[in-house]
Amino acid sequence: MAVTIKDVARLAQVSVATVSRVLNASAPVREDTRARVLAITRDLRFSPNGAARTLKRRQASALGVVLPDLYGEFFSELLRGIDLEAQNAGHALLVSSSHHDARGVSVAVRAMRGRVDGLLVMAPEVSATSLAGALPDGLPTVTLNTAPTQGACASVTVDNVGGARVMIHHLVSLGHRRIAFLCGPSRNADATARLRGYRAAMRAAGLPVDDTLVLRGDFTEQGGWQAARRLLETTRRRPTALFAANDAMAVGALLALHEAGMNIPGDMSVVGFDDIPIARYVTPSLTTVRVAIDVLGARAAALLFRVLATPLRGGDACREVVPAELVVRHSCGPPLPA
Amino acid sequence: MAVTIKDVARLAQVSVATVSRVLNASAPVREDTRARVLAITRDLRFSPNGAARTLKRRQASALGVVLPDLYGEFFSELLRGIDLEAQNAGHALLVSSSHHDARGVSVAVRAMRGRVDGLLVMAPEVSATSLAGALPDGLPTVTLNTAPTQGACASVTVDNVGGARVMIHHLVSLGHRRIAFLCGPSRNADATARLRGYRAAMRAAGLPVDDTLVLRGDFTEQGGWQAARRLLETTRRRPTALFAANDAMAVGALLALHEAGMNIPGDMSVVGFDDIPIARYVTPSLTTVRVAIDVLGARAAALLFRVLATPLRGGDACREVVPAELVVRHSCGPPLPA
DNA sequence: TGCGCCGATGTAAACGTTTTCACGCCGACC
DNA sequence: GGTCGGCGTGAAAACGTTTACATCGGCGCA
Repeated sequence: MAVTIKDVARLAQVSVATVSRVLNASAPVREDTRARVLAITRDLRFSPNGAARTLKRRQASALGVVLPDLYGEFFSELLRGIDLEAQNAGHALLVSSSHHDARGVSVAVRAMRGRVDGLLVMAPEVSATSLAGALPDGLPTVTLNTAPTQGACASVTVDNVGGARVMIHHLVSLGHRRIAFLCGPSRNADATARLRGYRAAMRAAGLPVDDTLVLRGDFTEQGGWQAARRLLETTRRRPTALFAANDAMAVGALLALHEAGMNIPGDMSVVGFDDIPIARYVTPSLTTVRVAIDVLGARAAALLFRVLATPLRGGDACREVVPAELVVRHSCGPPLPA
Repeated sequence: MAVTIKDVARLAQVSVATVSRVLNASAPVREDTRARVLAITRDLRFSPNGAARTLKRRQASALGVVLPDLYGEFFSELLRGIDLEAQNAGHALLVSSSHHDARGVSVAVRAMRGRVDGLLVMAPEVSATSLAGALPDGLPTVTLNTAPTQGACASVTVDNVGGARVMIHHLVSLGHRRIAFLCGPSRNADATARLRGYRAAMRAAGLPVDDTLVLRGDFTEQGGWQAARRLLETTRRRPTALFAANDAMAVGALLALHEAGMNIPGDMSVVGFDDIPIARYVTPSLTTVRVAIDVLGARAAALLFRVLATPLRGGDACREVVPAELVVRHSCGPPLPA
């Protein structure tokens, strides 16, 4: 059916070995035979079968990417960063999404065995131990934004704690004392790290961490909206600032507060985390913590290539952190004088 | 190194054939041997080598996705739609991006040969003929949003012409007569189709198509900003409405007009095309034409699977169109009385 | 009792490459 | 003038599966 290296060899009147040598430049070939082979290759529009090549070479020139989801700007940015690095190294990307639990990750990963050289796994909602169980033995893996895994496993994470800290600093420097925090899903590693950062920074600033100011959320705009409503209804002494664990929730909160007739930032400051593109366009534009998601992806891929080149010895879990920086826009200002 | 089916066979004291039969349920196996094989498989954490499997089975259980880029929400939505269908069918996705010209597409496609069962190609900036030259012979392919290809090649496109028409209808029904159009890149198939739709709808409404009202653009926010500036500077009789060929440009134009002190939609209506998420958040929120991008991806994948199941006979180029619908928000209103 | 069939298994040949090994040829070197 | 080494080439053995074919025991049926 499809044209193989044998067809080329037959027509060029050489052996398959010679064709292979020509195509891979893996050994010297006489110029005229080389030309003949190339001509036939073009005529037949031959291109080598990837599976066979992978099988023999024991190298797939592809990276596996396992994601929990593909929804929203976050993943497209992440993929773009990964793709950039991969393409540089001449590797393709085998992506698989919608794997929220360890089982799902496990299935995806098994399906990739033998077709990729390494794995990039993002599973913020899977615990480190069950993730370790789902990952294959032989395949170099870099995890993204997951809780620290024991064992020799490289990983890249966002500096969530640092990002939360710098945001709290900013709010405190503006004069805020009562700062509410809107959490993400409790099993999400990013969400918990941001909450940790909030708590630590508040304490460092000498401010009490009032648990009634820590609101439940789920990383969705809808959830942010609801949380803001609850905040307005139930709290007696209102906070002067609301720090949402991600931008989507901050946007939802902005909407809810706006609907309730509040003036942002006059009546309350609202800030987020991530710096998704929408953050620039809402009114008022959202002060937030910028995470260069494409850089996160690129760094992870680069790290994976490094591990691929020189496998890391047992024990030394290689860990990289990408920085998060404050982006000041118009959704926060000094609190009203009491 | 890695554990193979032979290791499993040896430890389970059966032949590799039996192991294969157990794992694929391809032939009856006695219950006790079956259990033994499964136990060893689990113990060794064996999973079959994808490359070898693909090679022998002549089916990769993967789809190739070739994209011009990965930038922005558009591609993440598209991928999500594709992934949904693919996952349903138990297929993985091999993606490759940043292929703007025919050569790039050709390289990407050759690299996929033998590792995918079919191809989803999006290359709006590549002409139909050179695309046809870049595509392989044997591999079933569905093109997305590309100019009609001759030859038996399935494709899915957005109803750009219809979308432009309904938008013009809407503007005309509000009372607009002088409607400017902000073009996309001239080699982009979507962009030219939208321009065609604009022209046709204007004519159908009995309005003159004034070429000074057709502005050059490039699908970027920056480009939309510049075009709006030019519009303000050079045109004598201003249009009462500006129809941008995509939302990114509409947002840029909105910004420029706002900076120039204009009131939208009071002084001029601005509308876009695509309905990217940001469209809801700009002020005023953007009236636009909604394209269900995830549906586009899903339909393309579904079509590819259909072709895979029953290859289409020569000649009958299978073509699908996904609808585009008007979304009315706040960026357009009736024109000021002259 | 013998024939044929079916169920359970093993053997070995594919699948399309890459790569090792061997071979013949030529020029160079002692 | 013979050995040596390198260059160009072909034959064949992998790579890890799946699967066609063969084998063998047991069962139903004439």
